[in-house]
Amino acid sequence: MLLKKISGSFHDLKPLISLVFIISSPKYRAFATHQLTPYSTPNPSISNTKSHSNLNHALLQMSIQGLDMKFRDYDALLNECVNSKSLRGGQRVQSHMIKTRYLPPVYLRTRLIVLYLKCEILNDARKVFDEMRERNVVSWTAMISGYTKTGFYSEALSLFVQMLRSGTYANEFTFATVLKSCVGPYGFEYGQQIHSHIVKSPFEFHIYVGSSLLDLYAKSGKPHEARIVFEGLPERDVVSCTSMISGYAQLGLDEEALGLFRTLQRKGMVFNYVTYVSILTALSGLAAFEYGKQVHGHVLRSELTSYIILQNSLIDMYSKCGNITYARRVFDEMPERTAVSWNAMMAGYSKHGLGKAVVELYNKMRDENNIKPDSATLLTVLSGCSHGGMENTGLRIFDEMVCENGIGSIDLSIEHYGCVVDLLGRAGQLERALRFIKEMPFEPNAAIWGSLLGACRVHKNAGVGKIAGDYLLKMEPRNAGNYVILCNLYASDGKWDEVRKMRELMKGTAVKKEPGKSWIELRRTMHTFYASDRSHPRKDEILSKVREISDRIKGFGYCPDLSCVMYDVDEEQKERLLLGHSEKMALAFGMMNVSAEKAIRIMKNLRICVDCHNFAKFVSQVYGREVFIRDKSRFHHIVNGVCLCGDYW
DNA sequence: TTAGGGTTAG
Repeated sequence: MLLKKISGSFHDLKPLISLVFIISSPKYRAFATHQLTPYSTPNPSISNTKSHSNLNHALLQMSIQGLDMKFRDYDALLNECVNSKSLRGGQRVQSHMIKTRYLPPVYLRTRLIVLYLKCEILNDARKVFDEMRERNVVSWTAMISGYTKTGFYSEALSLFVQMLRSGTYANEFTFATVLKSCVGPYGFEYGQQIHSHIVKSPFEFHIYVGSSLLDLYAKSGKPHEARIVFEGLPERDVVSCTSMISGYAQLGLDEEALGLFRTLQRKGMVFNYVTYVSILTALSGLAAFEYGKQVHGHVLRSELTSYIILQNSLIDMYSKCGNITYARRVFDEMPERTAVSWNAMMAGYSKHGLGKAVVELYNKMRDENNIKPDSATLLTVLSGCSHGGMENTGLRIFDEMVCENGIGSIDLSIEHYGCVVDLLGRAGQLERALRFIKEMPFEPNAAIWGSLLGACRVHKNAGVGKIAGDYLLKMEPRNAGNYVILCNLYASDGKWDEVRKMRELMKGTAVKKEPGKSWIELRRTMHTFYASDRSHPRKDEILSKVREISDRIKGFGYCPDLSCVMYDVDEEQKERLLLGHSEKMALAFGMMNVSAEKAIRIMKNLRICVDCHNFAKFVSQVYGREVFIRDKSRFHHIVNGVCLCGDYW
């Protein structure tokens, strides 16, 4: 929806660059504060609206006064309407103006725009704006802000261009606002042009403008540029700092986010709830449970606990750190919840493969009348059923959704259909999944074909797998993961010609796999391992431990799955490469350092490979260890040789 | 009178 709005009419915009001359002129200056002069003597009974706690009473006074309304009277009434978000009040004031043929000055018309925007009536605000014979920077900025806040970015930018053309200079409010409309793939170019305008304006180092700018760069995937803007600010407050932290966190640069947070913490910065939400996102990414608990402690001491969003982030953090019990405790203790709270809790259960708990919570949510499930709820429930091995329940819930008696009010997106493909795939109904894809009201995307291909790999169905793979390779010719899965699938089916073909294709497209990385937190220190890592100070010890474990579990039936190695090397070399997988090193390191009665918790940036999964299952059985592995897709909770994922991920 | 940072899902 938002993308539609963004991409909608950006292309219709004339390049801003042609307007550089307008605002780069030396005439650019700060504007004098608008001085308000009363147009005539006000009516005390209305002008003192503040003293009337009841707006209706003042509006009644207005009717009684008849034609005798003055600027100050209207001003006072509109002020009260804005404060109390009274749309009806604003409409009555406006009709009174029309009835009495009063021609409101720019200031009052702008107040009306602000009121309508506050009441989220964009069209009425625009109508007032369009009828203005003259406008000032405030009216322009208010209207631009209205479009920005509602996600109509192209309209906001279009108005900005019109404003410059009309000869009105942008001020710090305008720049801070309009930059928000440049977030998104199509807007960045405009953002850069606006940045060049800002550089020539007196507002380059304004803290609001700077925060907007750095946020734009961060959200456009340019953390380096964002940091330059951040460092260039003459002063930094909690918002600009939070913007930088959240920019890092949203780009997955969790360590950088944590580093900046800790630096600011040492400097004594007082954070607010948004900062904590942002740092919790980074800690969720890192699965840094100990840090997370520490931050939770700060939150409790800082009296910020009443923020629902912050509580939601805590639920998310604990569940992504593998501690679903703590997550549930936060959830249970919340005095008030939003749909996001429920969704976050269900998502936690889902990632842990606890499908039953997801459905239980979903039913409870539906029973509570005050919160309505939204489209994210349904995605979570469907994916929860899929992860939890509850295919039939998931399919039943989907049917409920699409039939008339269902929830009905929720728009189904392609992601919902993707979840159904997952469910059918997991249930091994691959032909049915293929038919479902062909019949669904969306054009299948790479995620859908990827999901089907993954299911074909698990159920070893090379026929449907080839169909999905062909589509997928056309859509994502440079995604190495797809070639890897197809290779595995063909290899498991003995189709060596196809395997060779895939390898050739991989070479031809020069695809590169993202390097595998696993990490483990020990006493608040992160130990990170890369595939075939030789950088860790205890590398020799760790690698020999991996070998020792491998030898021991082989005696219990472990057999290295050489099909997981994509390199064209001999079998011995393949086994050596498998032993070098980062999660095996992290697991060995965990066994060396985590006491026997405690579970070993490992994180991996990619999906765990079949061989490492199998390796961990044998470790749990032979050594009697409980192992949690969080991979890109979910948690693997492995006890006594069995993983809760049911070997499907 | 107009302004900057935030949570869940795939």
